Amino acid sequence: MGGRKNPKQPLAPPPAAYHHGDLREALVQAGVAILEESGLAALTLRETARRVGVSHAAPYHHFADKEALLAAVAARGFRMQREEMAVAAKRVDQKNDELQAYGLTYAAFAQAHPSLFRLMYSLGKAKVPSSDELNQATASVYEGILDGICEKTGCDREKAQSIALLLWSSVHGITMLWLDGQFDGPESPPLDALAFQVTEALAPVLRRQIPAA
Amino acid sequence: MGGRKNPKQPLAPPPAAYHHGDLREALVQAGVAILEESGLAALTLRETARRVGVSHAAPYHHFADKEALLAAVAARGFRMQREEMAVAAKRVDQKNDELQAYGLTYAAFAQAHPSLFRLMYSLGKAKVPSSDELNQATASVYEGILDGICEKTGCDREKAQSIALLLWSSVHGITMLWLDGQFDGPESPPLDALAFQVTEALAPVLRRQIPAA
DNA sequence: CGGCAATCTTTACAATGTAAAGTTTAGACT
DNA sequence: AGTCTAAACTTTACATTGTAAAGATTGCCG
Repeated sequence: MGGRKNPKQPLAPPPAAYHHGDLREALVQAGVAILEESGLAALTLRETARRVGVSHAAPYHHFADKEALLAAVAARGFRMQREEMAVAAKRVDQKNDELQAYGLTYAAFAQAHPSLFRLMYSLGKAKVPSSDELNQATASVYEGILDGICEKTGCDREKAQSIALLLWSSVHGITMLWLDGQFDGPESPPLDALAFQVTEALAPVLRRQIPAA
Repeated sequence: MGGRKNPKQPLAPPPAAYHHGDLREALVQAGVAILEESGLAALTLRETARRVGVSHAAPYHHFADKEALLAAVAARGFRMQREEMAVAAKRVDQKNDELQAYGLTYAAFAQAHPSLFRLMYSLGKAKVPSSDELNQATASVYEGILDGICEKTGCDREKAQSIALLLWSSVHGITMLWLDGQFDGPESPPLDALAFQVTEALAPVLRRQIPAA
């Protein structure tokens, strides 16, 4: 035990050699995982590095700073939401309004990934000007809704924009307020119910703007 | 110069003696000021202490931890918003719908105090269970809206609740999305315009629920 | 096979939140 | 008055974080 350790042969299993397969991707995934498990406060640069088994300075070779990592995680979140919404759009429950289905899916995603959702929308689109990834991902959700509305209702872009704005803000608002515990109390209604109520009340307005539905 | 210093007479002007008049209040005010000037990231325990001229550990005699201070600042924000909304409710522009006026005032407050607003609603109502101050302040804004609706439209509490929910979520949503830079781009519409558009589109629904207006 | 650039590690530093122990003050009780 | 006590505040200390700088290791290209 007295000899000095052999530098050529590390004792413990060196997690994955020097060059990680794709550290950037691993960090983003770890970031999402931490977020889901322990919330935003636990999502620290050093903790993510720890998770993937690299030194705490390693991330700096893939992200300019912490915010850049957060932006990448947020972008991943947007992609996830976009996919879920696209899936939901295809199997619209005929009993429900298509627009309502969008809203409910939106809320459901937020409920399933609260911390991720909050990060996504609290990061600020223009906060990270260099990160085109985020900017593009951000727009994609809204664009998806817009495209869906255009396609399903067949109205022009301008009308669709107006509809989408109202729908989006209502659902986003109710979701945020719910996430922030604004409805906690003796009643504590589930988010589903609230989102349903809001989109239901909204239905006449939305339909009134659609020329032939 | 060789003598030891006289303990009874501190050399520099001891900023304000030992016992601050009302340190707690001073800290909250400083917190709001920092928030408005430099944003949430700059709102640190030590910085607030520095601002009021006390040691960095002094706040712990008035707040359990940083979150407690933030909660107090948020509560102050809620009180501010509540007052602004109450004032706005009294001088409703007759050309506008009363409900719309509420929405626009809500958005205007957020635009005037972006960081404070975000803190208020991102802190979570139940996050600080001990802080009754926050819980009470939180409810007060919504209750104010509700009372206003009841009074102005004369409909029962349940209907009013439904109206308030739709109005609140829409305006809160559009405000949050705007604050988070979701509309930044070549167009970049001002929040006023967006809030107006949303509340305008909402008007028919809201009126439809009012029995005799 | 030599060297270079990218990747990763080590070391270091300032700032933060928080705990523990000391110091000063205001006011209550003889 | 004078003394005691608890609250308000300070000092010191420590772990954790983000970040910078410099060194080590690797794959690859000639």
